[in-house]
Amino acid sequence: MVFGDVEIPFWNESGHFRKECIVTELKFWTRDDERKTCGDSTADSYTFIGNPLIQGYPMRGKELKDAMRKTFLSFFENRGHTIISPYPVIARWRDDIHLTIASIANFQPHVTSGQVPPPANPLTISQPCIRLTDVAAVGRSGRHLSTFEMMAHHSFNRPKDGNTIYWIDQCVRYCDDMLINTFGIPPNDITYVENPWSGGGNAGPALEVIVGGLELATLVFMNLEEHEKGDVDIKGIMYREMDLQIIDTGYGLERFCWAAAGTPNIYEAIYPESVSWLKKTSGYDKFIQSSDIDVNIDLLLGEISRLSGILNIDVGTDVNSLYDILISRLSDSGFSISIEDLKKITEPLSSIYAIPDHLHAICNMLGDGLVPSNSKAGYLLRMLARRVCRMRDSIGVSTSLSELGSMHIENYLDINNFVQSYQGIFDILDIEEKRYYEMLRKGEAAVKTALHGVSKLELELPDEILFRLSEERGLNPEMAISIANSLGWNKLSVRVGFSADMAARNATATKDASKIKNKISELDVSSYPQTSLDYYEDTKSINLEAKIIDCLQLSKKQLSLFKFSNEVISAPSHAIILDRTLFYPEGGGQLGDQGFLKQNGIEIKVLDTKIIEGVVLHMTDQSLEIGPVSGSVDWIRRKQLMDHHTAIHLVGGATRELLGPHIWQAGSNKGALYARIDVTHHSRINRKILDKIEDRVNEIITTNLKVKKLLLSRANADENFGFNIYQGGPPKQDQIRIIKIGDFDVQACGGTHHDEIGEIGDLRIIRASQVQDGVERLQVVAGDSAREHARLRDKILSDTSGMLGVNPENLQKTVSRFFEEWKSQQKKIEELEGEIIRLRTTGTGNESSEVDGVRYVVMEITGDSKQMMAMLGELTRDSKLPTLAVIGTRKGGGKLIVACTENSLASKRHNAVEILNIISTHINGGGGGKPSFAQGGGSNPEGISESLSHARRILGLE
RNA sequence: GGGCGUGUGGCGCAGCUUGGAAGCGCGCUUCCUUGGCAUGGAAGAGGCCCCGAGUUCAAAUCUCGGCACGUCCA
Repeated sequence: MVFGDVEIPFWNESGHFRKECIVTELKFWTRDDERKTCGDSTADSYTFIGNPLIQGYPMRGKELKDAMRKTFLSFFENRGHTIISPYPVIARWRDDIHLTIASIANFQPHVTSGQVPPPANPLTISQPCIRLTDVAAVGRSGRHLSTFEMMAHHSFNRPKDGNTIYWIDQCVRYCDDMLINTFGIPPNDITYVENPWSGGGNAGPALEVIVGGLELATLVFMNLEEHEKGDVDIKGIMYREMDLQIIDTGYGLERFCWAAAGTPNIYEAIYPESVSWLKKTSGYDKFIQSSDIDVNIDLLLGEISRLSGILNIDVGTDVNSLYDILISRLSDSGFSISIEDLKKITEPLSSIYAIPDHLHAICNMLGDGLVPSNSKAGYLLRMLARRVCRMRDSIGVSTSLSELGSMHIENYLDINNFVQSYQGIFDILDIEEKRYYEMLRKGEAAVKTALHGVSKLELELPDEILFRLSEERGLNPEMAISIANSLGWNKLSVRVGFSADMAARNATATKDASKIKNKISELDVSSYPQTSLDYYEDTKSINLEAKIIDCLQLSKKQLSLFKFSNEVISAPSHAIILDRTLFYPEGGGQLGDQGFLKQNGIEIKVLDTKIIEGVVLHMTDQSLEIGPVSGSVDWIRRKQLMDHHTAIHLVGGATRELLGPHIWQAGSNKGALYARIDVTHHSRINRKILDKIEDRVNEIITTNLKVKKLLLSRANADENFGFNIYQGGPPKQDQIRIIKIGDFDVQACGGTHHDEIGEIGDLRIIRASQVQDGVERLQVVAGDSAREHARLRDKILSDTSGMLGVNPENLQKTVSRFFEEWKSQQKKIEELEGEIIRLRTTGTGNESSEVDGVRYVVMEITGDSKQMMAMLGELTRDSKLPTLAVIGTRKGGGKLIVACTENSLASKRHNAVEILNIISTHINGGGGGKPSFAQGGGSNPEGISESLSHARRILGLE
C-alpha cells in the first residue's frame, strides 16, 4: 500500500468505488459509478447555487451559523464526544504562529507531541480561525474568507498502549453518516479525495470531502512525525510513525451555511445584513437599477463564483489578467459583457463582500484583547483595519470604522464572549482610523516628493518609486496612483503585472530571511543529568552543599555564543555543573544569581548562572575539581531580584486593572539594578497614568498579600486560570508553576518570588518608553534600588543647582532663563559683528579700498565661521556695490572666506576659488566652493596675516 | 524577528543624490487698503536643521551609535 492510500472496510460496506480523477489524477472514492472527476477539479463547478444541497435551513447570517454549529456539535456529542469551548483567535500559547489557523492549533504542540493529555477524548469543537494568506482573494472569489469557524471532531489514540478511541474507518463513517442522514445530502454527490497532508513537522493520509463542487471538510489521519531516520518519504522529507495517532478533521462552518443557502457566494449567506446595508449606503443598488448593463446580476454573480472556484486566485494575481480570463469564460456560458461593465459591477461588490468578513476578523481579534501594532499579530490587525478603511472609502461610504465595527458586533457576535469591553473596541478602532487618515495625509506629501521631476504626461511610474511608496509609506500601488492622479499626474496608472512582481519580490525577501534562522546551541549538555532546582523549595535559602559533576573550560567561541547582561562584571572562564543548586539560572526575564563556590579552602566567584535543557551552568572565574563543594548565593542581589520580580507582577496586574484587558505582557527583564515590563497598549502612557499605576501598586503592597506558589498540570492550569496566565510566554512544560498573588494577579512563572509582597518595600515607576507601536515599556525600581534611584536623582539635582548657585526649586526657571539669554546674546553678537564690519568697511581704513568700480575688503576678524558668513552676506549681497571680500580668522586652526558680489564686475574680474587656493597655503590648509564664494581652513592660525597680505598682493592693493 | 524610511521656525513640508550663505506654504506681529468683515498689499519676528561621536579646511547634507516616529514583510 502506498502512503496516502485509504483502505477501510467502510468503502466496501457502503458501495464506494475507487477512481482516478481524469483532470487532477488524484484517487477518489465515490458511490457514483459514472463519475469521472473528483469533484474539486477545473471541470467541476458548483451545483448548489440557487439549488441548496442542505435542506431545512431557511435562515441566514448569524442565525444560520448558530443552527449549523449546533447541529454539528450535537451530532458528535450524541456519539460520545465532549464539546470544548472555542480557544482565542490569538494563539498566545504558541510561539510559532500568531493566529489560530485551525482547531488542531489549540492542541499543538503540547498535546500533539504526547506531552500533555487532551482536555477530553474524543472531543468536538467549533473553533474561530483567522487565515490571512489569501486575504487578497476575499470578496473576489466568492468563497474565500479571512475568518471562519472550523468545526471539528478529534480523537487522540495511543495504539501501542492499547488505547484507541477511533481511527480512520470510524471517522469516515461519522462524516458520511452526518452528511447524508443529518444534512440530507444525496450519497452520490459526495466524493472522498485521497490527498495526503503534511505540515508543521507532522504528516498523514487525508481525505478531502467534496460535495457539489465544494470542499466541505478535510479528514486528516495524523500518524507520522518528521524524523531523519524515518522510513516514509514525503516531498523529500523523511517521516516515521508516531506513538500518537490523531484524528484531525476540519469542517467549514461557513461552507455548510453556503451550501444550505445556495446564495451566489458565501458572503451573502453569512453576512446578509451587512451586504445589503453596504449596497444601499454606497449607492450600489441605485447604480445597478439605473445602469443600462443588460444582465441579470444574480445569475452573473453565481456564474462568477462558479468560475472563481475553478480559477486559481493567488495572492499577487494580476486583477486585469484575471478579468480577461473571466470575460472569456463568461461568454462561453452565455454572458456577453464588456470588461468595463464587468469591473463596474464587481469592483464595488468585492469591497462590499470583503468588509464584513474583515470586520469579523477585526472584532474577534480586538475581542481577544489584541492591540494594533506595527509588528507581529498587532500588525495583522492593523492591516485588516486599513483594508476596511480603504475599501469603505472606495465605495463611497462615510460611516466611521468604529461605527462599522459596532454594527458588526451587533449583528454577528456576542460581546459577552469577549475579553475586551465594547468601549475598548470602539476606542481602538477610532484610533486606528485616525492613524489611517494620518498615513494618507502624509502619503500625499510623499507622493508629491517622489514624483518630483516626473512629467505630468507620464503613463507609468518606475517600479522602484511604487515599491518604495508601498514599503516605506504604506501606500499600495493603487492608492499611490490615485493620489498622483488627484495631484495632476492624470495619465498615470499601475503597470499591468506590477502587483504580481511586488508579491514575488516579497516572497524572495522572505525566503532569504528564513535562510539565516539557524540557531546553534552554546554548549552540548546532553550527557549530564538534570540539575535539581532546590531554590524553589525555599527562596530564602542561600547556603549550598553539592557535588561538582563537571567543570568545563569555556572556549572563546562558546563564550561569544552566550549572552551576558550588563550586570555580569567580567567574562567567566568556566562553567560548573552541580547535582543540585540554589543558584537561580537566568530565565523568565529574571537575571541569573551571583555568589561564590568554595572547595578545599579555595573560593571562586559565580559571575552568572544559566540553564540549558535543564542543566544549570554556574559561570565562574576559575576552575574547581570534581567532588564535593559548598557555596553561597549573593543574598543582597537575590533579594533585589525577587523584589523586582514580584513587583513586576504587581505592575502588570495594576496596569491591566487600570487600563483595560488588552494590557498583555510583551516581555520583561528583572535585574538587580532595575526591572522593566513591556505591555501592549494602544496609546502612549504619560506620567499621570504612571503615577496612578504606581500609587495602585504601592497601595497593594501595603496590604501585604500572600504569594501562593502552585505546581499544576498544563490542562489543570488552563482550566483553572485560562490563558491569561501565559503573559510571560507560551508554556513549554507539562508541569506549570503558578504564582498567585492574593486574588490580584495569577501568572505562570518560573522565577523566584517573595512569600509576602510587603517584603518588596517601595516601588517607583521611573518612566514609560515605546518599544514598538502598541507596546509600552515601563521601567521599575523596587526595594533598595528604589531608594538608590531616588538618592541618585537628588544628587544630580543638587549638583546641578549648585553649579548655577540656585536652590533646586529654582532650577527649571534658571535654566530656561539662561537658555533664553544665551540665544538672545548669540543674536546680539551676530548683530554687533555685522555692525563692526559696516564700520570697518565704510571707514577710511586700509581694510576697504576701491579700484575701478570694485570695492575690495581684506581683513581679519575674531568671530567664528558662522559669523563670517553673516558678514560676507552684508558685504557682497548689494548688487549696486560690486565687492570682493577676503576675510580671515584665527579661530579653529585658521579660516578664510573669499567672496564676490554675484553677477557683478567683481565676479567677472575674480575667481574666489583661485584666490583662496593660493592664499590658504599659508595656514597649511585647503578649501573650495564656487567662483563667487569660496571658503577654506587650515591648521596654522598664525599664517592668517600672511594669507591676507598675500591676497592684497594678488589683488594689487599693496 | 528582519528590511526600509523619516526627524529642519508654532503647524505642514522642500533642501540631503553631487558637503560650501537655512528655504517654501500656513499661522504670528506691525503697518497700508476698508464704514466693518472677507480679502488684497507691504514690512517684520520666529531655527542647538532630534542627540552624541567620526570623516573633512568645511556637515542639515557623508559614516557610525543613540533616541523618537512611520512603514512593509514574517
